Amino acid sequence: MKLDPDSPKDLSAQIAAAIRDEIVSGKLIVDARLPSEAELAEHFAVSRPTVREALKRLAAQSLIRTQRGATGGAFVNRLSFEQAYGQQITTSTLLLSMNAVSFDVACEARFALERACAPLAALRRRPDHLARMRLEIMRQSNPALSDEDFCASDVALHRALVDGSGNPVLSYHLAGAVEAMQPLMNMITFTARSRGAIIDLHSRLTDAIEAQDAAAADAALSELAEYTLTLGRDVMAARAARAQD
Amino acid sequence: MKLDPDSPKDLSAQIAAAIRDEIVSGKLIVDARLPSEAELAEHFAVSRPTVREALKRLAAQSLIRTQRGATGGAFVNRLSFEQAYGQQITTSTLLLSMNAVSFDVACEARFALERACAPLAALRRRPDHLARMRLEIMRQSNPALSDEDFCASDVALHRALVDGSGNPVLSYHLAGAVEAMQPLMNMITFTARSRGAIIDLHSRLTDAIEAQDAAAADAALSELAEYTLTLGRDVMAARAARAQD
DNA sequence: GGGGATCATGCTGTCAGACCGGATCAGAGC
DNA sequence: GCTCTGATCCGGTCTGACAGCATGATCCCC
Repeated sequence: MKLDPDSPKDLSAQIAAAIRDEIVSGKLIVDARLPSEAELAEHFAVSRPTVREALKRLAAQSLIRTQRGATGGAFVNRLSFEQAYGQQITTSTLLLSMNAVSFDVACEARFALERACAPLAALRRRPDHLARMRLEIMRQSNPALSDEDFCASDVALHRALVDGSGNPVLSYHLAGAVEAMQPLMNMITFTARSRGAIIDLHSRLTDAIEAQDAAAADAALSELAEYTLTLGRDVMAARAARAQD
Repeated sequence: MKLDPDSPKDLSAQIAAAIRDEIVSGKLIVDARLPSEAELAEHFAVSRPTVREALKRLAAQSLIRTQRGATGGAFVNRLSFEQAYGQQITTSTLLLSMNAVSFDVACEARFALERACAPLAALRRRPDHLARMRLEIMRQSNPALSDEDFCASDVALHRALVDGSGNPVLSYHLAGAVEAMQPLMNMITFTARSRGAIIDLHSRLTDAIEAQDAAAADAALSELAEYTLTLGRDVMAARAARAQD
């Protein structure tokens, strides 16, 4: 736990990195209490506000939590799947929106990942996963649904599929990929006809998962990917045409 | 940009959330300059240290960067793929190590994801991807290589495969999954025999990718997944036996 | 002696004010 | 017209302080 005074980085960044290393390397175990801010300040030979800034950095990544009171302090946080989801989703969303990722590329990535877990979902899906999927299909059939809500329901259906794989690690990685796509998907306006086609494919997909037919599920996802790509390209083309006017 | 004085959360957390929302929603565009710390402090009616803690939280997520000097300040950062990689890898690694994720589950997730991008890699691989894969295979053939280095080379080979898909979004998601597995993989001791088997499968995989034969690549990955699982189970069994003594 | 109310303690959360050093730019001097 | 210098802005850091909260020991009353 030393820091380099000649480093170009902030002191608080260096301190944060030092503590993060301790956590990642396992020297600081889950629920362990870090020294108090005053002790850390003395140890690193900096002032307390500097230590605090470092701790806030770690708190932003959910690596630690703080508690007030006599037995309070900073504790190494057990990173829950939910927290990890949340962080991954914001990171992925920003990455997509800030780097001019094309609809095609994002779409391809999303469906490639989903197809990876379809066979597992077909194998292990439980009744509640099927129920969630059917519920979303029902929701999507409501013509009064706004485009945003239709999209959200689409994401929910796909998350149910992903969760059906029964592998939390897989769910975690795919949740980020699927949710991060939502802003891009929101650019699409769903006509009644395209909604019908999507719902059809969703139904086929759900049926295949229920029947534990991995090949059929893959086929449905494949078609859905193709169709979504077409929709996206239409939107882009229309936009380009408008821009030319 | 308002904050709730009755919220149980820290002021700095609230301020950070408020600014983050502005960024995610697109109100603050990339490279836009935030108000100076003093102005933010006045706007939110808090002190400057509190504002600073909030900014450090955002900096920890690479959402902003700061610059000193007259025209300095906090700027909305363009989140690069590299930064996103880095964050995702630490998050994924901690998630796996802190939640007692079994080797089987992590392994299954990893290979499921990799198989998702194998067909794309077979389609689009460039000579440099193949060269990277061959280089790692050569490295792995050196018997003097430590288990850690063998693992690292394994990861490098798989990253080359993933990059071969030519889809940066896919690369981003899979990089996290593959790299996060490394600590778990490091628990395995690779005997000369198991190394030989793995190198064989790596060669078959690379050959299949070079020949643009997606089915063969999938088969090789499938076998590799199976074999890795076996290795992991042997390690666990040996460990359990030792623990019983 | 036991139980409950109360206070001391130690910690984080927040604040005010201040100095330092880096970066920029306008204006003085050549 | 160019260079150099100082003013100025702004983030990085420090000092010192107070408030709020949770714990735990203490004390008082029954």
